[in-house]
Amino acid sequence: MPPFEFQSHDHASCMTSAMRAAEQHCLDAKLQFTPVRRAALEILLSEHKALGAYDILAKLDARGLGSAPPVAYRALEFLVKNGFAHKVEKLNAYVACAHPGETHDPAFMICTSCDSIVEAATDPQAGQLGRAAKAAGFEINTAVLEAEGLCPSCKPT
Amino acid sequence: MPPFEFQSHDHASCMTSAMRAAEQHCLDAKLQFTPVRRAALEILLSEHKALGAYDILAKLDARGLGSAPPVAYRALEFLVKNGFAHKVEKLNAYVACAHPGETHDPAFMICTSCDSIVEAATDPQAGQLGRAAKAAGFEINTAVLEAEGLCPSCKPT
DNA sequence: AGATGAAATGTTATATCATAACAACCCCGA
DNA sequence: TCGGGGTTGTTATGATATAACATTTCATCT
Repeated sequence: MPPFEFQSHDHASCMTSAMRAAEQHCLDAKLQFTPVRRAALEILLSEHKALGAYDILAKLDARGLGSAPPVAYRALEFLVKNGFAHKVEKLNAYVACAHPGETHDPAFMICTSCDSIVEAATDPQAGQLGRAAKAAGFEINTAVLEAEGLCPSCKPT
Repeated sequence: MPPFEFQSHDHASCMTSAMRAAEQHCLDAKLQFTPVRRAALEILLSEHKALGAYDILAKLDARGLGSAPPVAYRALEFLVKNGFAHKVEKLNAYVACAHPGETHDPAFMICTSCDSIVEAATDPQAGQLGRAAKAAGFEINTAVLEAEGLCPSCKPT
């Protein structure tokens, strides 16, 4: 079972456990989990939706942690590079990773009605893209899988 | 067999046939295939790679067809909406459709070495995203499938 | 042919997303 | 203490995209 689904869940505990996991990973890998980076991850975890870099920057600024774009972009770069967050290409926005620890290409389902977003577990090498790539002799390094539509709550019954 | 693959092909004929197909489709659907739109599609078809909106704008400008961003964006909007081109989200760029006629969600393989790009045929409802969506009760409207990696020509042997 | 309304275009301005470049700082190990 | 890598602060700018409104074109109806 993924850390969260479209259904409601214990937000506070999902957030603190993700923070702990990130902290541990940084210790293990000797990465600097600095205040800006920590705050950026907290901000992303606070929402189950994608936030633009400038949204995050505004929230960082509200905490007194920097007001110029590179501050936010650098923190996001760190989070994405280390698997704590992903960029949602379709939205030019960022979201906390739902399966931290493992590095992976994410697959997203984005609700166009309520902006909620969930990350599904998939293996890009295995799906249709993987098959097409194999057929074409193409070697996949990274994959983007993003679906837009209606989540169960917003879907007309 | 798709209209083109990573392998070489008859560029001129692939281009003229795509233009003819677009022309026919516009006639059938009573769409206005205006000079700007026609030129934008020609420009996209001239390359097997994704072009940024401003690249296209520059080429339109060179033909005396407009120099302000909305000119390019409106032409691209038309082409995308009617299935003659796609936006590659990962690149914020646009590419001619390889399977015009059918409306579909595209799947791309993008070579990070030579910038070539091919569009594979897939059914988003069927793949891993489709399965995840079904499991989650999510209704997919559109899907983005994009892989970056190395094409056969650029792949080390 | 002339009227008319929708669609397309031209143009200016501005919003939004992202990075280059360089100086300053901080921590840690030699 | 010195030096060096990594992080941060800051300014400036580049790249992508759209809002808003005036004007023109064009299909269609009369």
